[in-house]
Amino acid sequence: MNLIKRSFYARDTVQVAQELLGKTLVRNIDGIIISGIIAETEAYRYKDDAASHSFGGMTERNKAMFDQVGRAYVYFTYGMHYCVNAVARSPDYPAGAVLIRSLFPQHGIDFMSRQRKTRDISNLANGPAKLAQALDITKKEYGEDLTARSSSLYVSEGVKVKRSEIKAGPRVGIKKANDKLWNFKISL
DNA sequence: CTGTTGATCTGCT
DNA sequence: GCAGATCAACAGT
Repeated sequence: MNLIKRSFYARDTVQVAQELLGKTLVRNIDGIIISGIIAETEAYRYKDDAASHSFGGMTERNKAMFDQVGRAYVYFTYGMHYCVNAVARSPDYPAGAVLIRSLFPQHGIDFMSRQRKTRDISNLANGPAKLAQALDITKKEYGEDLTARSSSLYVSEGVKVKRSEIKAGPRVGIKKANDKLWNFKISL
């Protein structure tokens, strides 16, 4: 399985969000491989996007969105949930990230079942906080390099997705900038 | 320092 | 359909 190069992430956040669909998110925990096909993403940008964490400028929490592209931005929310983003933006753009919202489980389904305490495949990683729990992703993975096989979290090639298979819609669970159709998903 | 809100999910009604 | 979990940012005292 080929890794995705850093140049892939050095393009417009919205375009990267679309093209991440069908790619494989891989977690390596002491040699145990847990992976899934990315089935849903959302783009979050900067000053043109009031719903983005980076809208109000850089903070201790969101600084990864301003850092090198191709790295992971993990944040904690609602007191108990982690969510995973891939940092991606055009070279001339200050900040941006793609929220990974759902996975279709591939490898390590036993591990995910243990993490999630369910054997229902369709309920293992069908939400941003569920997927983080299923892959045991926490603040420790903040800033991980998604383009290196030596990382504990990285992205590689997956299945081919046709543009016509991608469905765009409004992003989930936000109250600002609802006019932007930056939620993208595929059905397998 | 205090109160409110949020890119969420679960469990119960 | 709604409460509960209870962290980080931010605006206001």
